[in-house]
Formats: sequence, C-alpha cells, structure tokens
Amino acid sequence: MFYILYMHQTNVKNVDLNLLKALDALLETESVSKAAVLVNLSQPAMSRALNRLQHALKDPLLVRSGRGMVLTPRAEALRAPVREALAQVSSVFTPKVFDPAKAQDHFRIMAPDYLAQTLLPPVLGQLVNLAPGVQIDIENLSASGVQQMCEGHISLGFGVVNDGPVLENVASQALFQDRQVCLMRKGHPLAAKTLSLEDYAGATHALLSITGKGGGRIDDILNEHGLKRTIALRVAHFMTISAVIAPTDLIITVPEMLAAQVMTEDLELVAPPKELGMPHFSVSQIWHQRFTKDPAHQWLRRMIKSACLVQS
Amino acid sequence: MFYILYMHQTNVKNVDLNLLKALDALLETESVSKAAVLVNLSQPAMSRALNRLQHALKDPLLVRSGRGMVLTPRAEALRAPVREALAQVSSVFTPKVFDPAKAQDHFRIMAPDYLAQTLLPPVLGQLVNLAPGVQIDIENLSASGVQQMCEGHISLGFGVVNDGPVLENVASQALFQDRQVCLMRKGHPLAAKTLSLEDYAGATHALLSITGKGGGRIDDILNEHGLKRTIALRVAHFMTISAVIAPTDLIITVPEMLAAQVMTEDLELVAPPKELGMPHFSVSQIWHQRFTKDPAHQWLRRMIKSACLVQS
DNA sequence: ATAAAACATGCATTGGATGAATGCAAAGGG
DNA sequence: CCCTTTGCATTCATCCAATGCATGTTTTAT
Repeated sequence: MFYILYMHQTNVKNVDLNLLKALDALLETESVSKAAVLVNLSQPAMSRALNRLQHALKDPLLVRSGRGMVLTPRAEALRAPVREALAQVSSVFTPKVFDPAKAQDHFRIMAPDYLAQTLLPPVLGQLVNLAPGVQIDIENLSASGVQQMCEGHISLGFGVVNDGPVLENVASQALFQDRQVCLMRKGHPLAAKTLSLEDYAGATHALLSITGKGGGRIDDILNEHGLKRTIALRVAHFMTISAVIAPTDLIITVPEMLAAQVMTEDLELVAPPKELGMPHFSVSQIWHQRFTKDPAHQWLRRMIKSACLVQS
Repeated sequence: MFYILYMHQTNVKNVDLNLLKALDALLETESVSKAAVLVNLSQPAMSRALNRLQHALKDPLLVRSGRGMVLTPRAEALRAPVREALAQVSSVFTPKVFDPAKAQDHFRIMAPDYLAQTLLPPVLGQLVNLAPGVQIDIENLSASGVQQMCEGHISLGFGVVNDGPVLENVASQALFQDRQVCLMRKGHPLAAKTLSLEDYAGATHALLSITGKGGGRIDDILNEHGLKRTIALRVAHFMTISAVIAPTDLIITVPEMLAAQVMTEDLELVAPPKELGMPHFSVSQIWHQRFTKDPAHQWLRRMIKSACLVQS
C-alpha cells in the first residue's frame, strides 16, 4: 500500500502542477490568447505553457486549424478530469466553515473535578442542543492528564495557569476570577473571629491535591513569618471535603467556587488571614497550540467563555 | 454556470499548486526534514514551503512539540482530500491505455464508394468483434467531406494523397499500391490490340469524378504529345460504370481495384498506353492531425493497415 | 554539560517564467 | 490580387522567487 502511494507521488513529481490552471483555460477557450486573458498571462507565456503541457501529456492537445485551434480527442477527454482535479484542489485550499449542527467532532476535556461537576454540566447541556453530533468526554484532572495536555492529546483543560505544573506548548484564556477561602466545621473555635496568621498556622490542615503536591506557596509565606503549618490530611477528591472537615477540627483552604459546591450547614466559610496576601486568581481554559485555529475548537471555547460570563 | 466556474478558478488563482506535493509529504511524515527527503528538497526549502502553506491555508498545520511536530486538526482533516486531489491530478497527467473491448469511440470514416463497399466491410466485421462498443459511420467521399476532413470533423479518410484536392492539416499512411486501367465494352475495336496513345486520345472517354474535377494529369500528358481527348460523360458513382460502358464505345480510366469491382463479362480491361507513364500509386488512409496521437484512432489505423496487408 | 536531533532563518545564487517585440501563417475584405 | 486583421510561435532581455549552504535556536538524550 505504501509502495503504491509512493509510485503515485512519483508520477507528478516532475510536473508543474500550476500548468493545470493553464490547461483548464485552454480546454475551455480552445484558444491560446483567450486562455491567456483568463489566467492573467500574456499570449506568449500561454503559448509556452501549452508547449509544456504538450510535452507533459505527450499530446498536441490543441492543433492549428486555420487561424484557430481545435482540440485533440485526448484534450476533449481531459475537460472533465481537469475540472474535477481543480475542484478537489480548490476544496483543499478552501477553509471549511464550521457548522455546529452538522459537526461530528470529538473533544476530550480535562477539568478539576469540582469544575467538571459544577461549571460544565449547564454548558454542556447547551452544547448538546446546538451541536448534537459533537461528542464530549469529560475527564478529571490527573497527573497523566497534564502530560497528555502538553502532548496535544487533550482538547481542552481548565485550571490556574500560574499555579501547578509548568505547561508547555499550550495557550489559555481566562474564564473567571476566584480566590482561596478557608473551610472548617460549624462551631470550630476559629470560626467565630477573624482568622489570624498564628491561628491559621496553628490549626491542623487538610490539603486538596491531585498530584500529591501543592500548597507550597502558603507554606513559603508562613515560613517568612517564622511559622509552619501541619498538614495532617491530603484529599484528592473535592467530594470528600465535607466528610473530613465537618466532624473534625481540620481546616482546608480551597477555591471559593469549590467551597460553594461542598458547602453544607455543618461547615463554615472563613476568609484566610490577610497576611497570606493571597490575591484573586484566574481560572482559565487551556489547550494545546495545535487546536488554536481549529474552527470547531474555537467554537467550543467561545461557548464556554460565554457561559462563564453569564454565570459570573 | 460560467460565472460559478470563474469564481472557482479565482479561488486557486494565486495559489502555487506545487505546494500540494509538499503538503502531502508533510501530512504523511509529520516532519519537515522527512518530507523534504520525500520530495527531493532540502530541509530549509521544505520549512519555507510549510510556511507558505500555513499562509495559504491560514492554519499552522504542523506545530512544534518538543523536537518534532504534531498535526493540527485542520491538517489531519486534509489528509484524505489532499491525497484525493493528487490522485485526480495524477490521472490527468497519466495517459489512459486504450482497451478496444471497452471502448465507446465513434469514428466517421470517409472513403470513395468503391473502397467503402469493397475494402472496408471485411475490416469492419473484424472491428465489430474486437470492439463491440465502437461505433463506425462510413460515408462516401464528397466535396464537402473533404472540407470536413481538413477541419478535423472526419476521423479517417481514404484516397490518393498526391491526387485530388490539396489537403491541409492532415497526416496519412499508405495502405496498398494501385494503378490506373482502362475499361471498355467487350468487343470494343480498341480491345483487341495494344492500346496506343493516338487510339486512347481518339476514343470517347467517360470520367469518374466525385468533385466534378479530375483527370487533368492525363490531359496534360496528352497535351505534351499534341493530343487531346474528348470527355463525353462524367460519372459520379462507380456502380454506374458498367451500365454506361458496356453498351457504348466509351472508355474509362479507373483504379484497378475499382475495375475489379465493376467487372462483368460485358466489359474488357485494357492496359493504358505506356506513353502516359502512369506509375503505380498509393491508396492511403488520411486523418486530421488532431487524431494522430489518439490511442483509439491509432488502434483503428493499425487494424485497417493490417487488413490491407493481408489482402494484398 | 555536551551532543544530537529537528526546525527556522539569513544570504547568495540562478534558472525558469515572464512580457515586449517580432516573425509567420491563415483568413477576410476591398 | 493585395492589404489588413487575427492568432499563434519564437527571440531576447529581465527579474524574482525558489533554492541550498551555512548558521541560529530549541528541545531531548546521554
């Protein structure tokens, strides 16, 4: 099979394919000078193009007949194939307009589970209505998923660009702003007053971490104040937060939107100490560069961005 | 329709179609240097071809990913269309092999009526067996037919190239040799002895002529000998020869093959005077230049030539 | 840290396509 | 018959865009 393909390529290897344009014009007009006008060449240039075609095709194609020319049978037989070839070539160079209603694209989307289960469902409900043929797989953020993102195997991801692993060859677009907040059980001793840095450091912490890392920035700041916190528990899935925080004295620092998802009447939300200096951060959609100009991908990104504007 | 076609052409008007070859190689190898090898360019030249393709297609096509490249979705979608376009282009530049058994060609053949009714039927019987889909129209030689031959509307003709009207833009191939002979009624006074030039000139002549002209060469030679013949009758169709010669003293000078077709026991065949210096002449098949390289036409010509070799 | 792999870019070269001018042939008209 | 017009082919000079060599940059592997 590969060999056949190779032979196929060899066949036009030494052929100037731009001659196709001249050939089409010659077949249509049966005249050198008229064809020249049609493709914006001078008559002598078209005469020479005909000469080159005659050699390439080993056929006179157009034969002198008095003042004009007449097509050979080979030339006449070539009308349709040449036109079809040019149509094929033209379609290669003509960008296709993306039509969601007819699209059959398949997207793999990777998101932190709290976004996967909160932000995306309403967006996707809308997508399903507009683009019924489009298939979307949602996958939870994972360490191997981040690698696949960098290799271009994941269509779209969500996360904080400046936090977490360094992402290569990707582009991103901010969707909405978020901030870190502290969650603790209702009636926790620290819940009734403004949380100080010493109290924060002295508390026993749970950490939400997918990759087994994270939180280093908070610990750096505590270090700068000569403080150190104890991380007693690492949680990999946001749904377990309520179960481990509500019945204990553990506190956990998470994005506010995540906190909103796990909030129960057994939990209390407290602002973190101002000394931590934690600014708002952007949650972005992130994708590999190869998808930047893809019309389908662009459409999906626009949909998601719009949905975030509505919600925020 | 024409307007649509024109727009279609404009679409690739400014596109270097030779980029198609580079594009196919890039899509296949997903590598600039490998594609370069495949199409016999240097790596920098292929890199620049990719650059031009990126602009033509407004898509990165291949995106850096570490040491290598990865295809954009647009590029992946282009694999099949590019291959198909190149297949179409290749078929344009690949001569088709003529297969008689499958051919559906239509030939218009023009011949003097004595050849049409004598030489061609056995040939055509064979053609019908070998190429059942081929359609052949036989037309008698006519003045307007000669004009159509020169304009390329007649596929093939038969005649004597150096005799008769001047034919433009045609090619020819000798089929067999013939000579002129005299036909006269049985018992004609000139039939019993060797025909002298004076006797030939003194006889009353009939002339076989399709165009109303002809025989001028014989009259020129008689002139050189101070002689002149009387042409009492012009006959346009060879089938009438017997009817006008047998019951009269008219004589007629015709090709030997024609004489063989009209010969009856009421006629006598006599050699013309040697002083007329009439050599053998070639009967040829004649065709317009535009058909010279046509495979179907070449096949037909070969068949007819072969049949003539067998018969002579 | 160094070497290898792979693509991108700078620079000089050149071959082939091009148009203006001209030649040649056929047809049309006076 | 002669002149004009039409239409393609060829000569000649020009030029420009594609090309390869050399080099730069980046990423990966050892």
